[in-house]
Amino acid sequence: MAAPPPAPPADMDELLARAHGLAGRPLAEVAAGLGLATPADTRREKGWIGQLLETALGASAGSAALPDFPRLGVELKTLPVDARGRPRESTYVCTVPLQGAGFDWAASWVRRKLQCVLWFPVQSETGLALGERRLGMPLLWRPDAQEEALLRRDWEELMDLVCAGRLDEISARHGEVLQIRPKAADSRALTDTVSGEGTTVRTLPRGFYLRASFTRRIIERHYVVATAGAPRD
DNA sequence: AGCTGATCATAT
DNA sequence: ATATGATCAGCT
Repeated sequence: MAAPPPAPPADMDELLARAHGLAGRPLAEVAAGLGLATPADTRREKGWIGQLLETALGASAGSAALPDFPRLGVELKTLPVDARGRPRESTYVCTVPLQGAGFDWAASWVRRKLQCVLWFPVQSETGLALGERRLGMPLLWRPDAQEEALLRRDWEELMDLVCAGRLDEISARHGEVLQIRPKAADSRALTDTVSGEGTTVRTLPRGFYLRASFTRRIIERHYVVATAGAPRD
């Protein structure tokens, strides 16, 4: 039966306890517990799983530019995984700032967004009904020195091009772990940016994304530490 | 099969 | 149009 949506967790322990309590459960069960219907698929509701988990964990809803758990400084990210537990998709991080501004990794949105992430793997094999997909074991992650160095290198390389007005030269092929791809309603959406000549021009909005190969490394490396077991291959 | 470019929903 | 949440679908 439907219970009222939980209030925000008071502290990290409470958040992790709730998250661990959801591990292994099918999405339809989680949704039903909150009085929510499960759609047939995510084709027209791509963010449904993420929003379901926000509700289940007591994240502050809405579209405010804040972490999901502002008090705890934790960002929640669902991670669609295949039968082997490997990420099937890249992970959206944030919008690419296209209006000049600072060139400073330490103050960047990417770094802030990724400072502390609660990864929540979700079974995502095609053919497995949405409601029957089960949640995996959540992982609280902070980038280690090596991971941050990789992110920083890509970010600085990409933002160098953006700041030089060379956005049109960037494709999703740039960046070892962090890439820039369109992030818009469709290919006609436009926003302002600054050209190489310094004039304002219209362009497609872009977002930063983590490559699936990078999130795979994250969960494999850090689960090993967390469980003291070997990853399956 | 993996990756890139395009797209879907909702709230402000 | 911006933010939030992402996955779709076609090409290599």
